[in-house]
Amino acid sequence: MALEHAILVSLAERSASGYDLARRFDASIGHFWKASHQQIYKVLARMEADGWVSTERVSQGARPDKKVHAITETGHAELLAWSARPTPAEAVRSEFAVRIRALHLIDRATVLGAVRDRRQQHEDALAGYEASRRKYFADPAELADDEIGPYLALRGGIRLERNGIDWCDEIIETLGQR
Amino acid sequence: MALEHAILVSLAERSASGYDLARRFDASIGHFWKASHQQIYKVLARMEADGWVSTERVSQGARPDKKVHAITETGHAELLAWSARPTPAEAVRSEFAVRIRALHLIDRATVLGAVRDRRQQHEDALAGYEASRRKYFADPAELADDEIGPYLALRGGIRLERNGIDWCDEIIETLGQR
DNA sequence: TTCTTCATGTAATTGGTTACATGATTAT
DNA sequence: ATAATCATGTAACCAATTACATGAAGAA
Repeated sequence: MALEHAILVSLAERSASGYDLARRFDASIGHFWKASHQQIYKVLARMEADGWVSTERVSQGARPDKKVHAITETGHAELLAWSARPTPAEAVRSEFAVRIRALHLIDRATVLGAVRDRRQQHEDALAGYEASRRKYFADPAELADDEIGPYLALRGGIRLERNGIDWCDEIIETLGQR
Repeated sequence: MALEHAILVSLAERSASGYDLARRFDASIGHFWKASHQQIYKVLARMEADGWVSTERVSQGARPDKKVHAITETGHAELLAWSARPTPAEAVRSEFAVRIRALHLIDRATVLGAVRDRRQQHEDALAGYEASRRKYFADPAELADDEIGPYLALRGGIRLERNGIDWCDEIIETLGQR
């Protein structure tokens, strides 16, 4: 009950094929919501059946046809209804945190390796976010109305990665002292 | 392929019934991994079949019998094997972030309400973590070997909630300026 | 008398992953 | 030659949620 809405948000910004959406979910939107192409196609079919999106088949000569999906009136209404519902608590599932909690049960060096790996992943993700920020939001004081959301979401991503790096550093430092 | 391991970690600390585990997953471990009792009973049955845990039925007079589960040698071996496998990237699914990204599509006041709610949730969770820290880790310089993991995990929780609060504040402030 | 705690589950459904499938075009 | 990109899906399976079920003890 939420991939639907992430897709609606993405289609409200710009109509797209399932393939396009899958790429978006690998990039921008995907920072907050991951989805595979198989899943997207399945959900898209249901959304079409529910009348949330309309579908237009576009032939492109050589390349395979694509189905371009656009959000409908009904889809917009659903977006509003969704936004008015209370945000459910998020399912927390951090295998990394479970490993940290299990520190004394497993090999110290192995854990340290995992922490360093994860620190690097955060570092990479952060670099990507920072690049987006420089590219799309050079001057945060001058944001158009429809840019505030994406900007604040990006800020959330940046904060999350920095926070992850800091935690990794604390773990490495604490373990280094013993 | 991971609730199993969270359960193993919990049972390695202390043997427990499914009911006990469900309560732990509502408290300590549950900060990093949520699980319902139905799910726990199901997984526990599979773990018993795989020989990861042993089960002893304990009658308690008036109260219903309970099945106390303990980690086995095989279970410990599996924990070690699991810890040596690379940590898979975590599935990110933040409905809150999707809502923030969709800011311009939905009602401003509604979003602000959701942000304030969420800030309060973070505040409450933080208060709980801080209480645990004071209660169990009064002096972080004097940690026993088997306390470092739980302590560092708790620190991760504290950082996460603080970070969430800061992000909410940034959102509220940015929206207040327009 | 109603609610909460203790204690265990089954059944149905939804959501998501993994594996498999096809086929042309363009870049290395 | 080989791999990647474009474009769409089906099928099987696993994980997780929701709803339903039972029953006694003790607290409000």
